[in-house]
Amino acid sequence: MARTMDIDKKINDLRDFYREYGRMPGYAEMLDLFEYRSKNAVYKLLNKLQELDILYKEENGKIVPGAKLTGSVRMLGSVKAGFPSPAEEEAEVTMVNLDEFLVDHPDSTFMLKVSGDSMVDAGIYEGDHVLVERQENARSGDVVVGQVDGEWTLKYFRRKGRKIILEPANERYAPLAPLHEFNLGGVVKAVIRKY
Amino acid sequence: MARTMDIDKKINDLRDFYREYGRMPGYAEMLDLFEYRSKNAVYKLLNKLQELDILYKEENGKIVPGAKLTGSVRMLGSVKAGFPSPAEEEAEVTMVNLDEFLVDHPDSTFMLKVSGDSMVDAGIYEGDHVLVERQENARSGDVVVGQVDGEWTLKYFRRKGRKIILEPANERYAPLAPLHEFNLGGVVKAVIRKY
DNA sequence: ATTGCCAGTGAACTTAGGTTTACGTATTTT
DNA sequence: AAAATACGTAAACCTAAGTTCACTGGCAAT
Repeated sequence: MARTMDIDKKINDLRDFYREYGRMPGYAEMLDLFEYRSKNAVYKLLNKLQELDILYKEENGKIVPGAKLTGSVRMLGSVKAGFPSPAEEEAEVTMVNLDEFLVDHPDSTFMLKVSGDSMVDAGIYEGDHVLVERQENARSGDVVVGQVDGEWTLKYFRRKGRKIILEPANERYAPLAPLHEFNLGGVVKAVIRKY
Repeated sequence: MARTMDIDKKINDLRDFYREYGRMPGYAEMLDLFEYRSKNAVYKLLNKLQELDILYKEENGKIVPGAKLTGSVRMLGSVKAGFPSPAEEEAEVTMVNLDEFLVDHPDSTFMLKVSGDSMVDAGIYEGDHVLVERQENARSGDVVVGQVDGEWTLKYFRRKGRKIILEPANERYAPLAPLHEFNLGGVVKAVIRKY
């Protein structure tokens, strides 16, 4: 807790830089950023940061940010555990990148805004956003975006024997059974609500 | 739709590269990636991509990814609008970076996992994650993480006159009025549920 | 006091990154 | 058919990135 010189501050500076520019600073920029006068100081610092898993160097020497730099949010424990005291604030905290956290298959997932209240009892409200992954099939119980006889809706997907039923999570609506056609848009992988 | 040669494919390749490595490919890598044999071909391509707002060059020539590359999720309209037909699939789609979408102040926001069911009627379930921004004050009606007489909870924050009341969103629990002390941890800015 | 390590300076060097100029072809455009 | 445009190759060039080696002052540890 004394030998750290300011390595935590440096890590924060790097994170801020990366967040602002979408890239790591170059040697010249790090000279400024860390107030060094020798590139070699930067070089040694980078090696240290690599050992700390903050960043990595590829074979060609290119610098790649590690998860602790690309994440923008600190992951704490449960609500019951609350916030760490200021003393332990800067301890080993895991940084989370929300894209990685929420999206497994970026090329096939989409974000849609929820319209209507047919899924309120599943905790999905009008105005929420859902991350939907396009896929061919759904499993009973999945929340899906589907096109029932021409109209797109958000519902539970259920199989009853050979039939498909789209079931709302709201007593005021009745389950839907497609008459003519059903197109599965995708399966809801995450729900997001902003306040 | 003919002059585009494969520029959409190239953009996708760039997005994939950026997602995988956290940085843009260099000229040498783009030679491979796009199967060019001349750096100048890359140079001209980059200029074109800059005009399309896919990426930007800084004064020093450094290449910075634009929002369409750093986002990992395509933003569509509402659920009712459904998915675009395959024909218009690759049209002008907005890419969203979830970190930017959800987090305004990265240095002061944290992710906590919800324990307990005291907020179910607000659509916040056990196991959900909340993004909490540390701040000094809350407004009546905010969902907050607070420490009431030593114990951390997730509740609605209400002011009744000079008193503070923490109110659950679940009929089975009663509102809490702090006896000795109350510490505001932060205000919930977003709720995330993964399936 | 001496040893050793740590953090930094400074300079030399190799390899990529980024740019410019010149030229070669297809494909449109007129 | 002629001209213009789009897209690519090729080579030369300068700057920055990344590495290495040699050296210095401070601090900790015996």
